[in-house]
Amino acid sequence: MKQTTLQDIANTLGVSISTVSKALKDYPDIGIKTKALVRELAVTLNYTPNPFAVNLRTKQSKTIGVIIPEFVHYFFSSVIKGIINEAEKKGYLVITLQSNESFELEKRQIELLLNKNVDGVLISLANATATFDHLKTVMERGKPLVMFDKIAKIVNCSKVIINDREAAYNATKHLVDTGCKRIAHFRGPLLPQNSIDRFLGYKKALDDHNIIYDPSLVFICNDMTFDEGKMFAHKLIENHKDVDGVFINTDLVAIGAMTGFKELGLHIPRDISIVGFSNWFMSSAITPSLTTINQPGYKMGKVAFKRLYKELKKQKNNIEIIPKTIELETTLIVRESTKT
Amino acid sequence: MKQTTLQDIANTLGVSISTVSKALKDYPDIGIKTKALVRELAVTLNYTPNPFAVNLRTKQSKTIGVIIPEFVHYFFSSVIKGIINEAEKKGYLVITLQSNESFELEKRQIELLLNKNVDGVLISLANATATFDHLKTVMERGKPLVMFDKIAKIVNCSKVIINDREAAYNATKHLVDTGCKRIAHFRGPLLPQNSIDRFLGYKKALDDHNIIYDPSLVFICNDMTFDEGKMFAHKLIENHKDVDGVFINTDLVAIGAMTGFKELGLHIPRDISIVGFSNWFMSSAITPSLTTINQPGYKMGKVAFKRLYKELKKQKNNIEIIPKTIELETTLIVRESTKT
DNA sequence: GTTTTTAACTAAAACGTTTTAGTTAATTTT
DNA sequence: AAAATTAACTAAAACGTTTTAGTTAAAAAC
Repeated sequence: MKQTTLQDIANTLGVSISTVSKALKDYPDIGIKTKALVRELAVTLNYTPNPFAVNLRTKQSKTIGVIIPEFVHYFFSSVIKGIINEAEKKGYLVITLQSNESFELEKRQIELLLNKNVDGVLISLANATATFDHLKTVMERGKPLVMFDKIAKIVNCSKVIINDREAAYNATKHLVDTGCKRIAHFRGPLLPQNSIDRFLGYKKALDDHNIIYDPSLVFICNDMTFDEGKMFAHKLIENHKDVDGVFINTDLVAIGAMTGFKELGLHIPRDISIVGFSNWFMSSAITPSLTTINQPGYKMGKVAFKRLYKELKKQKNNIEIIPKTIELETTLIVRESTKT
Repeated sequence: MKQTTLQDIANTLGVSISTVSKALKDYPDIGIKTKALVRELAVTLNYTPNPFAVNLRTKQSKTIGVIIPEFVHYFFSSVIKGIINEAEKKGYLVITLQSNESFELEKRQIELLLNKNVDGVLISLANATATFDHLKTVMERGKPLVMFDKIAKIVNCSKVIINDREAAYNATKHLVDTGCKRIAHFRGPLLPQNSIDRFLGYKKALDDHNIIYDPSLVFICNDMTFDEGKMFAHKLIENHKDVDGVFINTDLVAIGAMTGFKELGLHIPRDISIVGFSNWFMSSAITPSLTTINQPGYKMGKVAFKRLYKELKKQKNNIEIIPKTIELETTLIVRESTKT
């Protein structure tokens, strides 16, 4: 029941604690026979270092904190999976916390992580977050901070993102390229930069292809739900029978919209083409399958941790950390909801 | 940058470390003016106890570990959310790990958590897990262990489950009650007890209602995907045109199956009724909406943590822990995929 | 006015590790 | 054979907290 300590090994072997510690860490000033003896006994006694003592002494816990807006979410859980997998490879464990899209909660979670003395923090911001002192506190405390997906450009830390604007541009361009003339857009709420960027990408694509931007073709989804997609599909067609393409902020809403369009007797993609965003796993399953932008969640998690790890190393070796923004590739996945 | 310590406060105030420590913890043997002074300074200096030192001294970290088979999964991420939310209320943080349905990985994750010295462990077993020494190790190390959803009856620890058999019975009974005579079943793989239990519940319901069990109406899903559901829908109808109801192990597969049946020109529920399992959020969104069993993931997470917390308390007070199995209510949610 | 009690504080050990600065004894150098 | 070097080990501090067992001085009791 009681865990073996260095003391225990030292006592049975009649050597000092330092000798045991050094033997286990392969210091050069310990004799080979002693090393062998110590290691053997360590194995027999099933010795594992007491992490609390190690933490105290080394001032690091090999633990990082992650804050995301929402756990039950395909994209974010993919990111988390990527983070955890990558962290494990490097001997780090991950404490996950959820901001629930609330600024107050996000601040609180940062507090918790800081009080826990995690070695570093990964965060994707809540929609409600507009000031960033809590993030600066993290850095002031000497903890590397990496933001991913929902970031704040103003904070001077490393970031892992996709180019939402460019991706949205390509999504919209695909609609144009496949013959759409009247292209609507279901956008996300006003706050996270991402939904603004996607909207801007949509607008730019119209512009570049001499299609006049018509604000009445843009709908704002606040809940980003299936039902919202369905509802806006109906609303759109009600007033604009001539619409022949829609670029939709996220796949779930897009699938809702497809259901809505089908209810109205429209054929996809003959009557109306749809492009989603995120490549949710259902997008390939439904009929017709959904053309969409692949948002690499798992990879983003991996890359974000890798970056944090690099900064952790640099910090340890007293090398200055220069924040870096890493942009991940997105790809347009053409399926059946758009014409060929 | 450097964190304030008790020492710092003691020095500026000209008192001892013990006095400061006790003042902050409101010990009765410290004068009120001293307490006030200490607290004030603690606030000004922004003192927070060094968790590493506290851990070492108190031998607990206020951290628990959670292992689940798969992160990117509606049910499991709901459970995790419940756990984390509840844990936070009680001042605990959560380290999450994924077994990826592999026994080897599960063992490894247990190792990691044990080496990290978490205060307790919550686990939902991998399908591949058939021996349980690694779980016994957890308890032998004096760490409370609570299993949820995918459990092993043989392990003598607390458990939080649903009654899969009863729920499946009710699901199947609903089909019988609404007039189905030939009822098929798409079951899960052979390994987790849950899929066996659901199958047994299905069988029992047939039995109790004088419907002869026909093994050729039961299909085994190994991947539990949308596509598998669609495929088995086709296979089923190919050989059994008289089937008028299907109880399906999980909603995702059920939705796949519904797509399959629709492709074959069958009307749901007129020609064939469907009942799913888990109440995935898409189940209410699709058309027709899916009748299903509500599997309360979020609540399961909350209850599982609450139980662990209770055991943590008991252990602290040297009260014997008597393992308890908590069964959560499931409800049949009747929607449009079954007749009224 | 001495003893007893109480209030308010402190010393120091303990938690288990890591690492610096030694200390021995044996070996090599001159 | 004395001096210098090396190999192998150890003592002890340090990390920052908690808590037990005191200590001191003032207040209460007789």
